[in-house]
Amino acid sequence: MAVNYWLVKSEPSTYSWNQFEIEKETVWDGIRNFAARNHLRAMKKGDLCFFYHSNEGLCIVGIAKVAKESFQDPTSEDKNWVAVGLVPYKKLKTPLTLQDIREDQRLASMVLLKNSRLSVQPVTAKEAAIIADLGGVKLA
DNA sequence: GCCAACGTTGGC
DNA sequence: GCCAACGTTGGC
Repeated sequence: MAVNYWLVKSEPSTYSWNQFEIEKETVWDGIRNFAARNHLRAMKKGDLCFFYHSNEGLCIVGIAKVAKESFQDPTSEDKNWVAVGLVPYKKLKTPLTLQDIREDQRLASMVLLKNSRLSVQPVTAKEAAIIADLGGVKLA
């Protein structure tokens, strides 16, 4: 079964990659956007999520792995909102900045550039391979 | 801190 | 069901 790739965003002042590495796992909750929610629901155990720092840093810093598929968001009473469990997978040797992404023709159609406000987005296998390559890590 | 872009809400 | 108003996000 093929692995799917995603991109999740977090403001480092709220939750940074460093904190994630220290905690070794996290519940990706608080998503209140239908499109993002649908992506969370589609995540399968073992899928990989690029971890992007928004507002500060503006770069992809690492890759997380889906450890727990979607369940009701513990921060909401409404069972329509879901969260997933993530664990750190790999930290990029070279963080990939938004500018780097913009400048690479092969990444021009990334959702990050098209719809910068979507907090959980799909990434194609091709894009994932390019990001990993530029970041100096192997996906597998 | 500002502002543009987008999603959501609510009046009609 | 449309669309204006509003709130939020995120880059600069």
